[in-house]
Amino acid sequence: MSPIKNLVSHFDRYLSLDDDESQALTSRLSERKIRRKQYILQEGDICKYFTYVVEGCFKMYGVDKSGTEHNLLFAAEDDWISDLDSLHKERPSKLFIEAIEPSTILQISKGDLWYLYTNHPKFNRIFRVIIEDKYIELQNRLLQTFSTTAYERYESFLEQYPNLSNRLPNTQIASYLGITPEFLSKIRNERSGK
Amino acid sequence: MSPIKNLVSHFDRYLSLDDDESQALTSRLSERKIRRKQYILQEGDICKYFTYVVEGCFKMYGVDKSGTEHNLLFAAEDDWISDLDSLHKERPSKLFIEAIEPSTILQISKGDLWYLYTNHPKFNRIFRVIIEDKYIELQNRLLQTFSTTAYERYESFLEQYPNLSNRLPNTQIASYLGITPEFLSKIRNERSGK
DNA sequence: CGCGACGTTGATTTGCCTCAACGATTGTGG
DNA sequence: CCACAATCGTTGAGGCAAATCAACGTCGCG
Repeated sequence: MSPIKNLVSHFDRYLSLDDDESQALTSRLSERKIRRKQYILQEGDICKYFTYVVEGCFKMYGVDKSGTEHNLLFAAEDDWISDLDSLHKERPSKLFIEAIEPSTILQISKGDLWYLYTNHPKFNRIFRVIIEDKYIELQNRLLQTFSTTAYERYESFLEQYPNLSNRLPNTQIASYLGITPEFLSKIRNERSGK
Repeated sequence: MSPIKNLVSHFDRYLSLDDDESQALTSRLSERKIRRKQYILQEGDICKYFTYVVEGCFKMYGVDKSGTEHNLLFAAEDDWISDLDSLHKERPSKLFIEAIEPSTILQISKGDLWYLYTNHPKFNRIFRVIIEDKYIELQNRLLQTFSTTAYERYESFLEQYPNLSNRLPNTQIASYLGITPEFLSKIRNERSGK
């Protein structure tokens, strides 16, 4: 099956596309294969694409002044990833997006996305809902960061993303939870004693 | 000037509304005056409105199991506030929204908002952009929380929201930064020595 | 006036970090 | 396909940022 089919059926779950819309979308997508450890965005670059992950897995992270990476999110199959800040405001990104696994993606450029928003209004509605869902997720995560211990956040991560937790190295999970790998190891040790 | 004018000109900054759209919107808004310390959403309730703040200031927060409040965000004049999670999925909210100052708001119900989304597609585009901006803000805040000290976050809050920092009590700012009021007081003391 | 929210300070504790060391696993270039 | 390097996971000693708890003075408000 063509990867593009994945995306059209992804959209159909929100709002079904007619032939015209479907055509407008697919003609503007470009497919790419990405190797492990390859970047699709680096700090300082201006983000040019909204990316849909067909297969594989990515992380988006920032690097602090002491050189430590902080994972903002992961995106695996059937998910979206982009630095919206850089994409919208056309300014240098503060983030990296890097493949954790060999991956296949579909990308749409900012210009083409704007074309869709203007000429096929339905895409506004679909992306509005997609972003709203991501906003909710992020807000819950921030609340959790403020109100629970690292131990609890780890348990909750395992529950919420079983399918990420068993394919990611613990160092990456630690970074996502906002703790060091060493401390996650201690949490895991404590947990296994139960 | 009628408060509704504020909102129409708020929208005009994104995308200008024609008479029909403007009429569809204004006929669905209800204006309310809210007293200080009054709630417009309480934990356990289902959030029914998207709220635009005309005048005044609100906080949205969650309460952890030890009873401590954690501020997720503030909304002052010309800003939006709602628990999207509860509003969309129609499930009991985990959050409170409370007025910090006597306020005037405009509210639109979920049903009316859906009506606008369906019958006046332009609103999808406007709200998509509004939510995208809020998503970006939240993501930057999460990254900051992971990568900087409380001292730095406080400085950055003062810079970014001068107009909130001089009208909010420090206890509320501390909660927003994810620290205790006592520790914020120590930061302020250290800062004034410079 | 009196009460509750606020801001501050100090003593003590704690959750998590830093640094260092080590074995196990993985991946990759020759 | 093997050998070596890099990444990964773990453990331990020591340190630090921020929390906790308690006390106290101030202020605004009903």
